[in-house]
Amino acid sequence: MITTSEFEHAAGAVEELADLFHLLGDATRLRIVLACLVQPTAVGDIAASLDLSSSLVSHHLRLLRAARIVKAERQGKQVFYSAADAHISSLLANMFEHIAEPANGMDA
Amino acid sequence: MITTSEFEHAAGAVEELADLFHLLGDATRLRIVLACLVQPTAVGDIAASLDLSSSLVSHHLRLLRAARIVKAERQGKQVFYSAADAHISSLLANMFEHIAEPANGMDA
DNA sequence: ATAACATGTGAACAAATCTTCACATGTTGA
DNA sequence: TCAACATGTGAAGATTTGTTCACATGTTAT
Repeated sequence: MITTSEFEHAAGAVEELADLFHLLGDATRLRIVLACLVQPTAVGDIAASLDLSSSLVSHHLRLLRAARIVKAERQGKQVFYSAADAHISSLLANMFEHIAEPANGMDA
Repeated sequence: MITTSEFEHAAGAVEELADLFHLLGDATRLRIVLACLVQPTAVGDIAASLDLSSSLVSHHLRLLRAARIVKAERQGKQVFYSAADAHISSLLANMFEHIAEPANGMDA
């Protein structure tokens, strides 16, 4: 149960929030984000570790970049991607913690 | 930046996690979830307050119910929906808190 | 400059998805 | 039982989206 004021704030940002969730709602793209969160990683390395084409990874990274979920840094021929800021990375880390919990059955 | 062990746990639950995000990634559906989180609310009341058809709300609630994000309780002719359990409601509340923060610019 | 490598991007297609419409199911009170 | 109300659901259509393929752009070293 959330408070009414929390609700009203969230209601104002629904579109923005839904966009964020929508981007994280694809398993392939979520894996890419996870890889970036562990450490800055180059496009080709992400592709190799997830067994995806570089083209596909690049397409997804473009969307993630546009949403400011990840940021890019060129280093020679390669481009390293990482979490765009502490906000997004703590939000995701938080989410993973919650998922990790075995949903212990205390009620509201 | 998340730890490697967190990453490995999350990697195992990617599909599940992506499904959750995917469901919350539609603005209309997210609004419905938000309405349910504030207090148990009947289908028709949700529809009225969000200016949607009852049919559409019902379709979305079916998906949310199947994913155990919300639960249904019949009370006479009406069916009231609310957060399925404390786990999901605290997860969402947590998420909203993070969104509420103005993304203050301290770096990782 | 040219070759080799890494990343970015547009077109195209199949698959998934949101919404509407019409109707079914279930519940209450007369 | 019948009418009135609330919710559930299947089919269908328009739109979005994930992926692949072919190729463009950018970078480094020779």
